[in-house]
Amino acid sequence: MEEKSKQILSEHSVSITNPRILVLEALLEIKSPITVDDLQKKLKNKVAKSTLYRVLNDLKTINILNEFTSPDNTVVVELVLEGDQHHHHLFCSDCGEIIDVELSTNFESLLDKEIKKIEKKFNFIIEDHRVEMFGQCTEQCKNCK
Amino acid sequence: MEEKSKQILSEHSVSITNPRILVLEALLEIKSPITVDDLQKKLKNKVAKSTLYRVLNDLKTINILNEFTSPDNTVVVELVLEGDQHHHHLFCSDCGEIIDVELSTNFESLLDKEIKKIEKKFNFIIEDHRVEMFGQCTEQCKNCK
DNA sequence: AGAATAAATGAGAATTATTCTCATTTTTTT
DNA sequence: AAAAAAATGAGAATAATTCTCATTTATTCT
Repeated sequence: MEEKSKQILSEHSVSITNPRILVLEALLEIKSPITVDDLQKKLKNKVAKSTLYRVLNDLKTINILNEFTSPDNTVVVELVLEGDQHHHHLFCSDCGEIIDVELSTNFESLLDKEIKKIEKKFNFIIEDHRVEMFGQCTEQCKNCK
Repeated sequence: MEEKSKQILSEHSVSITNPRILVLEALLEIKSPITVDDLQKKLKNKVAKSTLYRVLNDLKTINILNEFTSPDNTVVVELVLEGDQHHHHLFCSDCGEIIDVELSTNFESLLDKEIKKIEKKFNFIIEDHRVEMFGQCTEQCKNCK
Protein backbone atom coordinates (compact mmCIF):
# COMPACT_ATOMS: atom_id res chain seq x y z
CA MET A 1 0.00 0.00 0.00
CA GLU A 2 2.86 2.35 0.80
CA GLU A 3 4.49 1.54 -2.52
CA LYS A 4 1.24 2.09 -4.37
CA SER A 5 0.77 5.43 -2.62
CA LYS A 6 4.26 6.56 -3.58
CA GLN A 7 3.66 5.46 -7.12
CA ILE A 8 0.42 7.44 -7.34
CA LEU A 9 2.14 10.55 -6.03
CA SER A 10 5.10 10.32 -8.36
CA GLU A 11 2.87 9.58 -11.36
CA HIS A 12 1.19 12.90 -10.67
CA SER A 13 4.41 14.80 -10.00
CA VAL A 14 3.48 15.47 -6.43
CA SER A 15 6.30 15.35 -3.95
CA ILE A 16 6.37 12.30 -1.76
CA THR A 17 5.84 13.15 1.88
CA ASN A 18 4.79 11.15 4.86
CA PRO A 19 1.36 12.76 5.42
CA ARG A 20 0.48 12.22 1.77
CA ILE A 21 1.49 8.58 1.92
CA LEU A 22 -0.51 8.04 5.10
CA VAL A 23 -3.65 9.67 3.71
CA LEU A 24 -3.40 7.73 0.46
CA GLU A 25 -2.84 4.47 2.30
CA ALA A 26 -5.94 5.08 4.38
CA LEU A 27 -8.04 5.91 1.34
CA LEU A 28 -6.71 2.92 -0.57
CA GLU A 29 -7.50 0.65 2.32
CA ILE A 30 -11.06 1.90 2.76
CA LYS A 31 -11.82 2.06 -0.94
CA SER A 32 -15.26 3.52 -0.29
CA PRO A 33 -16.58 6.97 0.63
CA ILE A 34 -15.60 8.29 4.06
CA THR A 35 -16.24 11.53 5.91
CA VAL A 36 -13.28 13.79 6.66
CA ASP A 37 -13.92 13.25 10.32
CA ASP A 38 -13.81 9.46 10.06
CA LEU A 39 -10.73 9.68 7.90
CA GLN A 40 -9.07 11.79 10.56
CA LYS A 41 -9.96 9.22 13.21
CA LYS A 42 -8.63 6.43 11.02
CA LEU A 43 -5.35 8.32 10.77
CA LYS A 44 -5.14 8.43 14.57
CA ASN A 45 -3.62 11.94 14.68
CA LYS A 46 -0.65 10.82 12.65
CA VAL A 47 -1.50 13.74 10.35
CA ALA A 48 -2.39 17.22 11.59
CA LYS A 49 -5.89 18.43 10.82
CA SER A 50 -4.66 21.31 8.71
CA THR A 51 -2.38 18.97 6.82
CA LEU A 52 -5.18 16.50 6.22
CA TYR A 53 -7.26 19.21 4.57
CA ARG A 54 -4.28 20.33 2.55
CA VAL A 55 -3.50 16.82 1.37
CA LEU A 56 -7.13 16.27 0.41
CA ASN A 57 -6.95 19.45 -1.64
CA ASP A 58 -3.77 18.21 -3.29
CA LEU A 59 -5.51 14.98 -4.25
CA LYS A 60 -8.41 16.98 -5.64
CA THR A 61 -6.00 19.04 -7.70
CA ILE A 62 -4.47 15.99 -9.32
CA ASN A 63 -7.98 14.71 -9.91
CA ILE A 64 -7.94 11.50 -7.95
CA LEU A 65 -10.28 12.55 -5.18
CA ASN A 66 -14.03 12.69 -5.54
CA GLU A 67 -15.71 14.95 -3.01
CA PHE A 68 -19.42 15.22 -2.36
CA THR A 69 -21.83 15.57 0.54
CA SER A 70 -24.09 13.13 2.32
CA PRO A 71 -27.79 13.98 2.74
CA ASP A 72 -27.02 15.84 5.97
CA ASN A 73 -24.44 17.92 4.11
CA THR A 74 -21.38 16.30 5.62
CA VAL A 75 -18.44 16.26 3.25
CA VAL A 76 -17.42 12.83 2.05
CA VAL A 77 -14.33 11.90 0.05
CA GLU A 78 -13.42 8.92 -2.05
CA LEU A 79 -10.33 8.00 -4.01
CA VAL A 80 -10.98 7.58 -7.72
CA LEU A 81 -8.02 6.25 -9.65
CA GLU A 82 -7.63 6.16 -13.39
CA GLY A 83 -9.41 3.13 -14.72
CA ASP A 84 -11.79 2.88 -11.81
CA GLN A 85 -15.33 2.06 -12.85
CA HIS A 86 -17.72 5.01 -13.16
CA HIS A 87 -20.23 4.69 -10.37
CA HIS A 88 -22.89 6.43 -8.31
CA HIS A 89 -23.97 6.48 -4.68
CA LEU A 90 -26.67 5.04 -2.50
CA PHE A 91 -27.21 6.62 0.92
CA CYS A 92 -28.86 4.96 3.89
CA SER A 93 -30.61 7.45 6.16
CA ASP A 94 -30.73 4.91 9.01
CA CYS A 95 -27.09 4.06 9.42
CA GLY A 96 -25.41 6.65 7.21
CA GLU A 97 -23.74 4.08 5.05
CA ILE A 98 -22.77 5.17 1.55
CA ILE A 99 -22.60 2.44 -1.06
CA ASP A 100 -20.92 2.60 -4.45
CA VAL A 101 -23.36 1.58 -7.16
CA GLU A 102 -22.76 0.82 -10.81
CA LEU A 103 -25.68 1.31 -13.13
CA SER A 104 -26.13 -0.73 -16.30
CA THR A 105 -24.20 0.37 -19.37
CA ASN A 106 -27.50 0.53 -21.16
CA PHE A 107 -28.79 3.03 -18.64
CA GLU A 108 -25.58 5.05 -18.70
CA SER A 109 -25.73 5.39 -22.46
CA LEU A 110 -29.34 6.56 -22.29
CA LEU A 111 -28.28 9.06 -19.65
CA ASP A 112 -25.53 10.28 -21.96
CA LYS A 113 -28.12 10.85 -24.67
CA GLU A 114 -30.34 12.68 -22.25
CA ILE A 115 -27.39 14.84 -21.26
CA LYS A 116 -26.67 15.70 -24.90
CA LYS A 117 -30.23 16.99 -25.17
CA ILE A 118 -29.73 19.12 -22.09
CA GLU A 119 -26.47 20.50 -23.46
CA LYS A 120 -28.27 21.68 -26.58
CA LYS A 121 -31.29 23.00 -24.77
CA PHE A 122 -29.32 25.09 -22.29
CA ASN A 123 -26.28 25.73 -24.42
CA PHE A 124 -24.03 24.06 -21.91
CA ILE A 125 -20.97 21.89 -22.00
CA ILE A 126 -21.62 19.14 -19.48
CA GLU A 127 -18.53 17.30 -18.38
CA ASP A 128 -19.73 15.27 -15.46
CA HIS A 129 -22.83 13.88 -13.84
CA ARG A 130 -23.93 12.10 -10.71
CA VAL A 131 -26.87 9.94 -9.77
CA GLU A 132 -27.62 9.82 -6.07
CA MET A 133 -30.14 7.51 -4.45
CA PHE A 134 -31.57 7.88 -0.97
CA GLY A 135 -33.26 5.30 1.20
CA GLN A 136 -32.86 2.77 3.96
CA CYS A 137 -31.07 -0.53 4.07
CA THR A 138 -33.81 -2.93 5.07
CA GLU A 139 -31.70 -5.29 7.08
CA GLN A 140 -28.31 -5.88 8.53
CA CYS A 141 -25.68 -3.72 6.92
CA LYS A 142 -22.20 -3.02 8.19
CA ASN A 143 -23.47 -0.48 10.70
CA CYS A 144 -27.05 -1.48 11.54
CA LYS A 145 -27.59 -4.72 13.38
CA MET B 1 -47.39 36.42 -2.81
CA GLU B 2 -48.10 37.24 0.81
CA GLU B 3 -51.48 35.54 0.55
CA LYS B 4 -49.96 32.50 -1.07
CA SER B 5 -47.33 32.32 1.67
CA LYS B 6 -49.97 32.48 4.37
CA GLN B 7 -51.96 29.82 2.61
CA ILE B 8 -48.95 27.51 2.41
CA LEU B 9 -48.28 27.96 6.11
CA SER B 10 -51.84 27.36 7.20
CA GLU B 11 -52.19 24.34 4.91
CA HIS B 12 -49.30 22.81 6.81
CA SER B 13 -50.53 23.88 10.25
CA VAL B 14 -47.58 26.11 10.84
CA SER B 15 -48.28 29.33 12.67
CA ILE B 16 -48.27 32.42 10.52
CA THR B 17 -45.49 34.78 11.47
CA ASN B 18 -43.79 37.62 9.69
CA PRO B 19 -40.37 36.00 9.20
CA ARG B 20 -41.99 32.90 7.75
CA ILE B 21 -44.04 34.97 5.34
CA LEU B 22 -41.01 36.96 4.25
CA VAL B 23 -38.88 33.88 3.65
CA LEU B 24 -41.66 32.16 1.71
CA GLU B 25 -42.30 35.26 -0.37
CA ALA B 26 -38.62 35.45 -1.26
CA LEU B 27 -38.47 31.77 -2.21
CA LEU B 28 -41.70 32.02 -4.22
CA GLU B 29 -40.38 35.01 -6.07
CA ILE B 30 -37.05 33.41 -6.96
CA LYS B 31 -38.52 30.02 -7.81
CA SER B 32 -35.06 28.55 -8.38
CA PRO B 33 -32.26 27.31 -6.16
CA ILE B 34 -30.52 29.93 -4.01
CA THR B 35 -27.75 29.81 -1.43
CA VAL B 36 -28.62 30.64 2.17
CA ASP B 37 -26.29 33.60 1.93
CA ASP B 38 -27.98 35.03 -1.14
CA LEU B 39 -31.37 34.43 0.41
CA GLN B 40 -30.26 36.36 3.45
CA LYS B 41 -29.12 39.24 1.26
CA LYS B 42 -32.38 39.19 -0.64
CA LEU B 43 -34.20 39.51 2.67
CA LYS B 44 -32.16 42.62 3.47
CA ASN B 45 -31.84 41.83 7.17
CA LYS B 46 -35.58 41.86 7.63
CA VAL B 47 -35.13 38.42 9.20
CA ALA B 48 -32.44 37.60 11.76
CA LYS B 49 -29.87 35.05 10.70
CA SER B 50 -30.84 32.61 13.43
CA THR B 51 -34.47 32.98 12.46
CA LEU B 52 -33.72 32.40 8.80
CA TYR B 53 -32.09 29.09 9.62
CA ARG B 54 -34.98 28.18 11.89
CA VAL B 55 -37.56 29.01 9.25
CA LEU B 56 -35.67 26.99 6.66
CA ASN B 57 -35.72 24.07 9.05
CA ASP B 58 -39.45 24.54 9.54
CA LEU B 59 -39.97 24.40 5.79
CA LYS B 60 -37.86 21.27 5.60
CA THR B 61 -39.98 19.70 8.33
CA ILE B 62 -43.20 20.29 6.42
CA ASN B 63 -41.46 18.94 3.35
CA ILE B 64 -41.63 21.89 1.03
CA LEU B 65 -37.95 22.74 1.02
CA ASN B 66 -35.37 20.90 -0.99
CA GLU B 67 -31.84 21.32 0.30
CA PHE B 68 -28.67 20.25 -1.44
CA THR B 69 -25.14 21.50 -2.05
CA SER B 70 -23.44 23.08 -5.02
CA PRO B 71 -20.16 21.61 -6.34
CA ASP B 72 -18.20 23.77 -3.89
CA ASN B 73 -20.30 22.36 -1.02
CA THR B 74 -22.32 25.49 -0.40
CA VAL B 75 -25.82 24.75 0.83
CA VAL B 76 -28.57 25.65 -1.61
CA VAL B 77 -32.30 25.65 -0.96
CA GLU B 78 -35.30 25.57 -3.21
CA LEU B 79 -39.02 25.61 -2.56
CA VAL B 80 -40.80 22.52 -3.82
CA LEU B 81 -44.56 22.71 -3.57
CA GLU B 82 -47.01 19.86 -3.98
CA GLY B 83 -47.61 19.33 -7.67
CA ASP B 84 -44.34 20.84 -8.75
CA GLN B 85 -42.65 18.92 -11.53
CA HIS B 86 -39.94 16.46 -10.49
CA HIS B 87 -36.64 17.89 -11.71
CA HIS B 88 -32.88 17.76 -11.47
CA HIS B 89 -30.03 20.26 -11.47
CA LEU B 90 -27.43 21.58 -13.82
CA PHE B 91 -24.50 23.48 -12.31
CA CYS B 92 -22.28 25.97 -14.12
CA SER B 93 -18.77 26.07 -12.72
CA ASP B 94 -18.08 29.42 -14.42
CA CYS B 95 -20.85 31.55 -13.01
CA GLY B 96 -22.27 29.31 -10.31
CA GLU B 97 -25.72 29.30 -11.81
CA ILE B 98 -27.95 26.37 -10.91
CA ILE B 99 -30.61 25.46 -13.44
CA ASP B 100 -33.67 23.29 -12.91
CA VAL B 101 -33.79 20.57 -15.50
CA GLU B 102 -36.58 18.16 -16.36
CA LEU B 103 -35.55 14.89 -17.93
CA SER B 104 -37.79 13.01 -20.34
CA THR B 105 -40.49 10.79 -18.83
CA ASN B 106 -39.02 7.96 -20.83
CA PHE B 107 -35.70 8.46 -19.13
CA GLU B 108 -37.26 8.82 -15.70
CA SER B 109 -39.12 5.55 -16.07
CA LEU B 110 -35.96 3.77 -17.11
CA LEU B 111 -34.24 5.28 -14.09
CA ASP B 112 -37.06 3.95 -11.90
CA LYS B 113 -36.48 0.48 -13.31
CA GLU B 114 -32.77 0.82 -12.69
CA ILE B 115 -33.52 1.86 -9.12
CA LYS B 116 -35.74 -1.17 -8.57
CA LYS B 117 -32.79 -3.35 -9.56
CA ILE B 118 -30.58 -1.55 -7.07
CA GLU B 119 -33.18 -1.98 -4.33
CA LYS B 120 -33.15 -5.73 -4.85
CA LYS B 121 -29.42 -6.01 -5.19
CA PHE B 122 -28.64 -4.10 -2.01
CA ASN B 123 -31.81 -4.91 -0.11
CA PHE B 124 -32.69 -1.25 0.17
CA ILE B 125 -35.83 0.80 0.10
CA ILE B 126 -35.03 3.76 -2.13
CA GLU B 127 -37.38 6.66 -1.73
CA ASP B 128 -35.70 9.43 -3.62
CA HIS B 129 -33.08 10.11 -6.22
CA ARG B 130 -31.23 12.99 -7.80
CA VAL B 131 -29.41 13.50 -11.05
CA GLU B 132 -26.84 16.27 -11.02
CA MET B 133 -25.00 17.58 -14.06
CA PHE B 134 -21.87 19.70 -14.00
CA GLY B 135 -20.44 21.91 -16.72
CA GLN B 136 -20.21 25.39 -18.13
CA CYS B 137 -22.75 27.59 -19.81
CA THR B 138 -21.13 28.36 -23.14
CA GLU B 139 -22.52 31.82 -23.56
CA GLN B 140 -24.46 34.57 -21.91
CA CYS B 141 -26.40 33.35 -18.94
CA LYS B 142 -27.96 35.47 -16.20
CA ASN B 143 -24.61 35.95 -14.50
CA CYS B 144 -21.95 35.63 -17.21
CA LYS B 145 -21.81 38.28 -19.86
C1' DA C 1 26.71 12.91 -1.14
C1' DG C 2 26.04 17.67 0.79
C1' DA C 3 24.70 22.39 0.59
C1' DA C 4 21.26 25.43 -1.04
C1' DT C 5 16.59 26.10 -2.33
C1' DA C 6 11.91 25.11 -2.43
C1' DA C 7 8.03 22.95 -0.64
C1' DA C 8 5.32 20.82 3.03
C1' DT C 9 4.07 20.37 7.86
C1' DG C 10 2.16 21.22 12.63
C1' DA C 11 -0.03 23.99 15.91
C1' DG C 12 -3.07 26.98 16.70
C1' DA C 13 -5.38 31.40 15.29
C1' DA C 14 -8.87 33.14 12.09
C1' DT C 15 -12.92 32.59 9.38
C1' DT C 16 -17.38 30.83 8.04
C1' DA C 17 -21.61 28.38 8.47
C1' DT C 18 -24.89 26.79 11.57
C1' DT C 19 -27.03 25.93 16.02
C1' DC C 20 -28.11 27.25 20.64
C1' DT C 21 -29.63 30.25 24.64
C1' DC C 22 -32.65 33.18 26.76
C1' DA C 23 -35.08 37.41 27.52
C1' DT C 24 -38.67 39.72 24.83
C1' DT C 25 -42.33 39.82 21.42
C1' DT C 26 -45.88 37.77 18.70
C1' DT C 27 -49.33 34.39 17.85
C1' DT C 28 -52.80 31.29 19.22
C1' DT C 29 -56.10 29.60 22.44
C1' DT C 30 -59.78 30.28 25.61
C1' DA D 1 -59.08 40.52 26.35
C1' DA D 2 -56.19 37.55 29.26
C1' DA D 3 -53.45 33.50 29.59
C1' DA D 4 -50.64 30.15 27.51
C1' DA D 5 -47.76 28.66 23.92
C1' DA D 6 -44.73 29.49 20.30
C1' DA D 7 -41.53 32.27 17.66
C1' DT D 8 -38.05 35.87 17.34
C1' DG D 9 -33.65 38.62 17.68
C1' DA D 10 -29.13 39.21 19.28
C1' DG D 11 -25.32 37.35 20.16
C1' DA D 12 -22.76 33.37 22.32
C1' DA D 13 -21.33 28.65 21.28
C1' DT D 14 -19.97 25.03 18.16
C1' DA D 15 -18.17 22.84 14.05
C1' DA D 16 -15.82 22.68 9.74
C1' DT D 17 -12.36 24.61 7.04
C1' DT D 18 -8.69 27.80 5.83
C1' DC D 19 -4.82 30.59 7.00
C1' DT D 20 -0.31 32.01 9.21
C1' DC D 21 4.24 31.34 10.20
C1' DA D 22 8.12 29.21 12.35
C1' DT D 23 10.16 24.63 11.77
C1' DT D 24 10.95 20.40 9.29
C1' DT D 25 11.32 17.67 5.17
C1' DA D 26 11.99 17.00 0.27
C1' DT D 27 14.11 18.26 -4.05
C1' DT D 28 17.58 20.37 -6.85
C1' DC D 29 22.14 21.59 -8.05
C1' DT D 30 26.62 21.11 -7.94
